[in-house]
Amino acid sequence: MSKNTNASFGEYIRQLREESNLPLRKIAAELDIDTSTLSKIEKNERNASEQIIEKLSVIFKIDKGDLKVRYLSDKITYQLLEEENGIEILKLAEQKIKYHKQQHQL
Amino acid sequence: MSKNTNASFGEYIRQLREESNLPLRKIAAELDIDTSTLSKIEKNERNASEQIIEKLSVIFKIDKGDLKVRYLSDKITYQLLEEENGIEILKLAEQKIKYHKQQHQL
DNA sequence: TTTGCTTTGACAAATATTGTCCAAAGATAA
DNA sequence: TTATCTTTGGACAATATTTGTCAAAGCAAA
Repeated sequence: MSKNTNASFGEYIRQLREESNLPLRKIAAELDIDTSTLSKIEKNERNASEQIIEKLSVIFKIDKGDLKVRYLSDKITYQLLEEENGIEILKLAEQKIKYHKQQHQL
Repeated sequence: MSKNTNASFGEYIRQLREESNLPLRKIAAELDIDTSTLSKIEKNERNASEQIIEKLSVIFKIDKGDLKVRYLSDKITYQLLEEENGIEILKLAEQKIKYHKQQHQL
């Protein structure tokens, strides 16, 4: 993931789009959504569906997994931004996920 | 396995309740919710509101912050359990939160 | 059996999200 | 300046999700 990882998902998409010199209108058409919806996605005011993320990865020729990582980490970040113990929460979540994965392997 | 951090939020509450030998009915009354709602909370089928968490921490004399950490880490865990890159997502979220906090301090 | 505890499903009411349109605001070029 | 293209924000109904509640059913002990 070479670009600024601290950029939000929306900022990142906007960056990609502007580097391609394409208006919202064009990308929105490819995504088959309203221009205003894409505008809101770029401003992190709307969710991006799995399908949208998939299409964006094709349009901008980037790895879909990476894009999803960006998107979901963003969502979690926003969920925890107001929390006292955000980091602690993430650490524990990590522990739990590892535990679940391990259990699943047996 | 009494303070097992891998126990889910619901399992943990149930454990506390059973250690106190109190029926759902009693705790639910204190929480001012339906018995069936509490049952579902203990089975992780319903969300626990901020208010419920607060009251639970009082009833069971445990730290509210800790309880919230358990609850929220659980929610995040469930969100990511089906994801390929759960751990990566959490790492990036952590980075972002730290970044935001730092920015906030300036 | 009765009694008390717990679980489940159903349901409407309340909330939140989605998809869409349109008008206004901004930006750019002539 | 005007004309044109792009972007934004508000409004709205349609959907989806969550909440609060109830009643019935399951379960175990006496």
